[in-house]
Amino acid sequence: MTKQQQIIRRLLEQSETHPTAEELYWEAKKEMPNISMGTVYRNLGQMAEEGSIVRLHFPGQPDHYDKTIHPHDHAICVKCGAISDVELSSLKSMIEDTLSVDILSYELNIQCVCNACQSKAS
Amino acid sequence: MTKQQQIIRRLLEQSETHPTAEELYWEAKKEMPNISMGTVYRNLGQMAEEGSIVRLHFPGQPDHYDKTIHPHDHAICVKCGAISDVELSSLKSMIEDTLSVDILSYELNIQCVCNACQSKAS
DNA sequence: ACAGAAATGAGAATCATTCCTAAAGAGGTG
DNA sequence: CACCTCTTTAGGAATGATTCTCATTTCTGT
Repeated sequence: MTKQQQIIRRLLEQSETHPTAEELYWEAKKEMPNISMGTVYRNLGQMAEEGSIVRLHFPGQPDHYDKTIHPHDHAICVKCGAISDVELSSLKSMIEDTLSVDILSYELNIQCVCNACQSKAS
Repeated sequence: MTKQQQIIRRLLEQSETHPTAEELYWEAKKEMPNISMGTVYRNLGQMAEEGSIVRLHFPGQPDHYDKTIHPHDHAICVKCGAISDVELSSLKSMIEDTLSVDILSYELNIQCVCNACQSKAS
């Protein structure tokens, strides 16, 4: 495991949000000024592939990465862009009960107005 | 409504799959050889925005378009790429019951091995 | 210390999608 | 029909996230 990998992994682990590759890149750059975007993308890609992190896809914006690999879903606020974790515990079994196919994975993304923005807007 | 719009709309309506913009473009080109990609994208984008069609997002591939606007979800086969409609009728209310926020929309995409590919693989 | 394997940095390449602009088209009015 | 205005189009350039390439650097095992 290289120094770059350690930094990327630690930064994601420490993050309370669901950062993009670019956000992690700028953070990493503070510790290792000549780290490259390619390295950040490559490592995040590998970690996602091996399952030690999760890659999140939201329409019209760059992918985000999630340190939490325990199955859960996400809601994104259309006003502030904040992404929050959502627990829909029975969803997986509900899908499996409904469909008669092998489910490999699924991604549920909810567009909402978060509580903070909801209060402000009033 | 222009001729281009009519063609795009009709082709999507006739389609049994969930075509991409490019697939619709090549189909449209058979009827109107100098229609442009920009026109296809622009019209699909407008229709999706006004809600008369639905835009589907799958990781790592171009967006697909769905003529069916009735709320439903999608499963994509990781072997053949086929996209099928899935009815999970109680999902919306389940999400709304669980979260205490205004849900504007959501997208659930399931990765699976479809029945056809499952049979073949045995 | 040294050979071979793996990872990096820098930047080029890719590819879906959007944007730009001059030209063409549609609609309304007299 | 002729004129004007607003909208849409075709074609191509621009964008932006991501991946790829490859020469160089770093790691690993002996």
